[in-house]
Amino acid sequence: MSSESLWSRTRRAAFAEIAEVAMELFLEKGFEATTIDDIAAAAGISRRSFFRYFGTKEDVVLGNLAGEGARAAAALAERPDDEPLWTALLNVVALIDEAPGERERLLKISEMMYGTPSLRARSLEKHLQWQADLLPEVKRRLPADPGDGLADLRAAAVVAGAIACLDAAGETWTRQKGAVPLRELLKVAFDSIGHAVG
Amino acid sequence: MSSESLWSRTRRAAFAEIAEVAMELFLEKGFEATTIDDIAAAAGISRRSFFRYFGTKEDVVLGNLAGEGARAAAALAERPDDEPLWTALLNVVALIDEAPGERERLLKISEMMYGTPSLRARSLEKHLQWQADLLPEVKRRLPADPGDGLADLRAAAVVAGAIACLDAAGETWTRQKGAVPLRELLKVAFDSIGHAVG
DNA sequence: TGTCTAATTGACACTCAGTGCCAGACGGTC
DNA sequence: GACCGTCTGGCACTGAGTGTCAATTAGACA
Repeated sequence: MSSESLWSRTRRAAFAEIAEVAMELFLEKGFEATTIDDIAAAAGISRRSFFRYFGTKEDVVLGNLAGEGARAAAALAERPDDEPLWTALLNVVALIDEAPGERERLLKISEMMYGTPSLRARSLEKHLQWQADLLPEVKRRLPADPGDGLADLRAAAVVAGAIACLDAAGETWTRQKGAVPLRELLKVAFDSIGHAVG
Repeated sequence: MSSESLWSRTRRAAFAEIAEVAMELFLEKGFEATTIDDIAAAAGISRRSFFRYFGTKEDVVLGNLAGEGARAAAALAERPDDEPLWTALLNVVALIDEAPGERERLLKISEMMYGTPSLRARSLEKHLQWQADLLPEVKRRLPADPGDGLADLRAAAVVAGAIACLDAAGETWTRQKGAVPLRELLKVAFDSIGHAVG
């Protein structure tokens, strides 16, 4: 007796299999050149069923990024309260590390993402979600609201700045084909803003 | 004899007229509920002709933002060289001011933009373009490259941070229905990052 | 004025993403 | 076996965006 029902187990298995088949096609023929029909045929399901697993074609590639914001927020909450906010944020985003064996594959996916407008757009929308997820904890760590009702804006600006660094570092990492570890690039990006405003 | 050929003048006139008709429909029935056929019918042109003026439906709303990046870059280049970079960037984005008579309309457009996923996504893509446009001038103003080849990343992080502030301020301005002038919100956003990293 | 030429246009057909609907298949339960 | 909820495939549909082509239009030039 599993903690998970058989229904959801088979569903998750199908989910993973469709995603894998689709990613293979994407990496082989390119994202835009691969149609939903191609994926459905390769996965042995109907066109209609594909959309029962993934809302959009982009979700196949970016679906796993959906929960990252909440995870990052949890990680931030566990940083010591006396750690400077900017440092804490750097430490949190730096948790996103290159999975050792997956580097080559991750690089190809990243190149595809930065090179495909619709994918890039979706990833930017994910950033907005991360921003919303991180907002409460960042607001909590910010100096007390002076009473002008702009605490949300202050927190949003800081989070957005951090995510902007993540994005810039990620793009550089991809363009340089992973030559420099992402962690170092993140530090450089965070420090740049630190120096520019200082 | 005009400096502009008659061809392009009539074309620009048609362009403006289609945009105006379309915007009216958008504000009346909503962006997503308005189809290209609606616009074409209202403007007295064919569906096909619409796409000769605008590449996408989103371009009708965001098309005028296309050149903002280049304008901002020019404005930044004219700021004194000894002005701190972060201050200079604030002064540049603060040029985007609410056109006095257009406040009500701009507010509605902004609400539509923040409330429509496809429009929001496109606007974020414009941000990337602005970032690319501003990059060279920001790179020029940054301390000399220490030789690690990461000058682009440093500049990108700073620009992205500034644009993130613009975005956060814009969203707050919209959500508060323009209660606080955008300029003030921008200053708050820029200062927040300044304090967070300091 | 008339003719040549190039840009513009509308119409048609097409691809592709995404959605609504419905009837049937399948697995688990009693 | 009958019952029930879920998943599935098939079908039709909307709506965005593109390629093509013949017809039209307006400017240029003689």
